[in-house]
Amino acid sequence: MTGLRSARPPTVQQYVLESLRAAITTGELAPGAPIRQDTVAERLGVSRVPLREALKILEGEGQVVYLPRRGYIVAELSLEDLVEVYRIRDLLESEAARAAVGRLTDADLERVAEAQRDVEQAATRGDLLAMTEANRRFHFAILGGCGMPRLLRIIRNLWDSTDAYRSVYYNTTANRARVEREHRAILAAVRRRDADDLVRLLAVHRDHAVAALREIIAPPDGTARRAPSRPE
Amino acid sequence: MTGLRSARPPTVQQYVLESLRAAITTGELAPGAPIRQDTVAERLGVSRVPLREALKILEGEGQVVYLPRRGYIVAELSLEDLVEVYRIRDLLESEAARAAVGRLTDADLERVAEAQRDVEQAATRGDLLAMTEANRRFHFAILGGCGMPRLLRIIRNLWDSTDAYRSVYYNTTANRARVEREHRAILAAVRRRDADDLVRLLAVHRDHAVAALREIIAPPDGTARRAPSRPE
DNA sequence: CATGGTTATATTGGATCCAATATTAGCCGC
DNA sequence: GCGGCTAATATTGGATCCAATATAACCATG
Repeated sequence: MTGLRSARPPTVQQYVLESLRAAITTGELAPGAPIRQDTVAERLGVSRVPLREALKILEGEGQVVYLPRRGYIVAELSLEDLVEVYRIRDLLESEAARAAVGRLTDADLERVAEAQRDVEQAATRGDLLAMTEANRRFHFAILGGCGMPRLLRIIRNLWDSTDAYRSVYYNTTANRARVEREHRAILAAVRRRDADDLVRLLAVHRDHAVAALREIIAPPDGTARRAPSRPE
Repeated sequence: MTGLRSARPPTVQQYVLESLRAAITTGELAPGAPIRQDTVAERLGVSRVPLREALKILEGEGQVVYLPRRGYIVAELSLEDLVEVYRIRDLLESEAARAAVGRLTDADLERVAEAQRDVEQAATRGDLLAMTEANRRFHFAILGGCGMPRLLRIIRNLWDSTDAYRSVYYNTTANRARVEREHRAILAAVRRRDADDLVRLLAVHRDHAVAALREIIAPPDGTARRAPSRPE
């Protein structure tokens, strides 16, 4: 019985917040686009107050930028910004991985393996959304064992801030295959409790992602110029 | 017209946000204390709407925690939390310092030196508030040269989150003297563009702070138990 | 034709009001 | 006296309304 799965949040602001996050990751709210409060509020069937509060959270997280009296726009990341985010992730995830590798329980390992299976299944189905979700679950199942909640929060934030740019990476079958390969190696390193190897594998994993983003956003030949532009 | 200074009154939410930050750093809003919206709004002479928006920003930054239908409380840091924050700062500030040391202009160096002088003057005056302000200016004058805005934002956040606990460190003359000594060494390393030494000095600087906090918050003999409790 | 100013419109910012829920106080039965 | 139930109160959550300001449209003028 599915029962009361994914019960709607207790407060409207949380519902709005989740909706906004989803809209940003799917590209419905494109980077750089202004957020018309009246429009969004009406679409979600709520007033502007909870919407504004949700926007403030995203502002505090850096997901949107606020221009007084002019409104909110989705934060736009240049290639330079993306590189910076990945560099910071490098520093923080290495620490988290080292701290986590010795603390993961068997149940944790099972969750990592399950997420990995889900990633592969979603990949074969070609379901990008499910793939990004499972991929996130995979990584945080590992890092989550570090026992450093603030560190995890920051890392989660960094992931969020690049969500709008992540799906483009999974668009090619070659990248998807590489992700699978690298995930298997990462899982093996976790099982062996080999911190050094784990950190190294995660680093190359990220490097591949940033290299792909570099090609897509600012390719040498200049075919495409900007971030994924999603028409309505 | 009287001077057209850029200090025109910003939006109310920004005024409220600054007030809240100040109240947290001074301890007027103590860690763990609930934030009564009606009371705070009335004291600031504003309605609850901009207050709630400001609180949402602080929530996104992790400065306050939000319990649906129950309100906001100032985030409380255990000793473990403080250690975690300083560990993360370790990782991020080392990176920022390395990136900054080669990019600082002469004007930047002058600002660092000026901040250092201000720290010493405030210390001799015994003005703790001015000392924490100048200390912050000193450190960010150095780190600010890194050219990584997101990294700086995160570091700033980490500083904010421990502001309520910082002033206790400056309470003893011994600690104040040590800060001066270490600042001079740090400034010298910056002037020499010696990244390795700078990173090392910053690390011991932080270590001393966390050691002092450890003594104050959880001393071996157990004279004091909790965070700085500031009566009205 | 360009440009500057003026009005009209759209959009955000903030305050007040009402509803929903949590907290407390009081009461009853055991 | 103690635990649990119920009513009264306090506090937060959300919607609507009005004010302040930015943006767009328009017209006059050089």
